[in-house]
Amino acid sequence: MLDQVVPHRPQSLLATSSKSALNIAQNLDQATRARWEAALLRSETSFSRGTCFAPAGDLPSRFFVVLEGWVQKYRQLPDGRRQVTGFCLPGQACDLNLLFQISRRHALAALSSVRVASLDRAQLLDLIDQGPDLKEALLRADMIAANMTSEWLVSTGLKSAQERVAHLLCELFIRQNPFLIDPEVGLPATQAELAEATGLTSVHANRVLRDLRMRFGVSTRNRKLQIPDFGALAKYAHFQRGYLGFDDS
Amino acid sequence: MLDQVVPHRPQSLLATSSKSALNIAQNLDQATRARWEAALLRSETSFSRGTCFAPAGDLPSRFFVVLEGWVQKYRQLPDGRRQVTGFCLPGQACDLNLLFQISRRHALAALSSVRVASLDRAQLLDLIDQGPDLKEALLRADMIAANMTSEWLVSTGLKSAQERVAHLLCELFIRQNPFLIDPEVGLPATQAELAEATGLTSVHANRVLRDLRMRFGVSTRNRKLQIPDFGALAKYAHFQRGYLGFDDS
DNA sequence: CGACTATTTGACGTAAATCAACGTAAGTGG
DNA sequence: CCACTTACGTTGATTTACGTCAAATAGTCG
Repeated sequence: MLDQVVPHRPQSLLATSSKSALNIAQNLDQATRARWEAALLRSETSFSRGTCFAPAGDLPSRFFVVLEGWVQKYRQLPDGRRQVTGFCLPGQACDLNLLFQISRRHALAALSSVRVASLDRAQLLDLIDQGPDLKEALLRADMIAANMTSEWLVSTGLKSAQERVAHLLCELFIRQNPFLIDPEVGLPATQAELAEATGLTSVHANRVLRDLRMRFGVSTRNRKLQIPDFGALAKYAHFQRGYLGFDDS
Repeated sequence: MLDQVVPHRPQSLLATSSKSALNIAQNLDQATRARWEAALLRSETSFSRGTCFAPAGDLPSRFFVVLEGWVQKYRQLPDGRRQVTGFCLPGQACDLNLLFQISRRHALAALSSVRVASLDRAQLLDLIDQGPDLKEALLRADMIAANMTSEWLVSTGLKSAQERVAHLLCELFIRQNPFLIDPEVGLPATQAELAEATGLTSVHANRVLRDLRMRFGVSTRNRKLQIPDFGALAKYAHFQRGYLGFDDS
């Protein structure tokens, strides 16, 4: 009954379906998954677009899991400059800092209307104590998330603006559509937010998107993302899905 | 007897000494630490500066710990562009990908002459099975390393070249000298390597270093780094040590 | 409808890349 | 010891990518 919070095709329907290590529930056995989902549903909250529901800086007090909508992790400097360091999609835990009691330097904000579940440390530890599987799944997911950050660093550090934006679009496309079945996927982020995620200004991001539209037919209208020739764009952006934690390749 | 491989002042000598979560051995009790260090010494290897001893791409076959010297994690695109994604200093594990059997997208290379220890998966699992402490220490250290990557992403994404290089120098300074006791620390990386770590060309990194030398008295001569007024540089670079995993602040 | 918020375009300035030398220290072999 | 090599650092001239400032257009939601 929690399946709706993870709006992917149910695994059973697709012979070729693969699970992603990012999605916690997909990596649990029946019993553990039931406990996990029950705990999440008990602590559900909603936030409207733009709301920052977890500030940066101090030791985090809650652990968040996205149920519906997108969350962005970002860092803001005193002078106002912002850098988005990751997007969290449904099924994903935002970070594991609470578990290790490590201070969280990024803030969490709702990128669209979101439903999130949040646990305090005692609840999280209690769940984890009921068997090793959940902890393993959380750790794996967090390692994948770290891989993604590293991938963004590589993108931002050595690729052109075009390649960077293309890479981000490829990532967001594949995360929602690992088998390229859907012609389009959701894209709640605005151009300004895509810019903050790629280290560009919104003006330049706009021009880059126009460029990618002309060269690859990429469309980002109406909160939807279309990539007609995914292979071409992926090649151009040096995108390889290996880091996203799917159980295939 | 392994103390020499981690060339810091012994903890006992300094009332104010703090341990870093990055340094695995510092976070183990006596018995676990002894097993850990014994296992490392059994598998010691040396590499000369520039040697790439772990390629990127496939599932890693070995787990590496730095005993002496510096290691760089980097990614290289087919066209030759390189991005350094992290420096590993003595006492640090390079990555935990082998434990989770996640493919490693970065390569490991010796930045100076290095001694590293390497374990295969069986050896690593065997060590971990002897008690929960080691695994906990490894995971913590890996989370801190992930924080550092995220910090680099923020630096690279939204800071000026000057701030970025300054931030990196602050980080490297503090990691070797958490209490600002030593006037200078080691800096085996060349300007070209600092450039690759900050997303600049070596030419521009050179100019930026000259600029920082004039403005803050920073010196990077002879593989040594001096930062006379650390506070000023840290403020300029928006550097805050909180993400480095020291048990204080 | 009006008040937003998001996207798009233009003109211009600046930071950083690129290309091309040249300097300098450290090592190597005769 | 000197000639030679190699790696690293430094500088200048030029080009390009990207940021900044400003304004117009297009959606979106009450």
